[in-house]
Amino acid sequence: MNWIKIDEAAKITGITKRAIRYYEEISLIQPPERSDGQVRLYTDEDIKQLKRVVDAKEVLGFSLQELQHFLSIKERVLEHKDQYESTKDTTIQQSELEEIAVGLKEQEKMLQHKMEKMKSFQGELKDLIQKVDSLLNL
Amino acid sequence: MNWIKIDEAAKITGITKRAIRYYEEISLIQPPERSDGQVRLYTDEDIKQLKRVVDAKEVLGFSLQELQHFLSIKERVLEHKDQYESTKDTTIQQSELEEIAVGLKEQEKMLQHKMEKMKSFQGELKDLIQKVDSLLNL
DNA sequence: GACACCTTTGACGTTTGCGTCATAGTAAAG
DNA sequence: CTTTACTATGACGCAAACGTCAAAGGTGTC
Repeated sequence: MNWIKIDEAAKITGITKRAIRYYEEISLIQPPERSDGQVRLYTDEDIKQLKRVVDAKEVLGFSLQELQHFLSIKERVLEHKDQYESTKDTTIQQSELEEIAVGLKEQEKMLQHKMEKMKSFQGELKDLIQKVDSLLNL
Repeated sequence: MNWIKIDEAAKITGITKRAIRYYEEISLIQPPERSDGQVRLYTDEDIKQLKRVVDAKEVLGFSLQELQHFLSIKERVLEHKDQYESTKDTTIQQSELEEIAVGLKEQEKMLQHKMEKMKSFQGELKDLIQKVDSLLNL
């Protein structure tokens, strides 16, 4: 395995060491392995997870709370699926699943809306760039 | 003209009165007209501007600071354009314009990047929705 | 094994983006 | 012209997301 320490993890993900520890503190990411001396050791998988959190935060504009919420939903859905496939014992309530479905669909709609607004804003940006460029080429 | 007071403005834009005053305080929006008794009176144009700020913040995930930056750039570009068209006297430095152009192009690239990440996240969301739906239709 | 350079935990500090009073003035209705 | 419902300004409060010490211990290397 390729273990790295927090400093390198920070450099790879582009966030600070403090932020990484903070994300662990609020259970946004799985606690990584530790050395005998309590030093955090990250695997490639840990780094991937971290990158996803960073993306979701910076790119999608999710708050850490929203992220936690989404991650827990995803986990529960996957858990439920496993449960069903292995034992046919549906322990998660139907009503709960329906609630989750509604929430997810809402999220997707919002995302669609965001992307459309982004496109129009991008158009505006391109316009402005055009103007500046034409001013430069006189 | 169709003047409205802050309460209606808040209802139309979907943000609070406090937020509107705050945006004015940090110069994110133009101060609206006032009545003799110092009461803020908003026009349709003011409302449009407010809506744009709200969009940029909530939809594009810009911080208010980033927004201020973008707005000031835009203003300066348009000012410069007017100047050029009216007097042919190019008072804004070439170098400054080039800097602005670079900044804008960077912004556009970042936006592009964001949109791509959003698409892939949307795919993930759709997957998850599929799974939940299939669990519901058993 | 001594040295320089990490890391950890804990705790307090800071910024952003408003919320929430309190106090005083304003607008419109009756 | 009084009442009732907004509004303005100022000031303090607050949660989120870290920043920034400080103190103590771990790690690699010469």
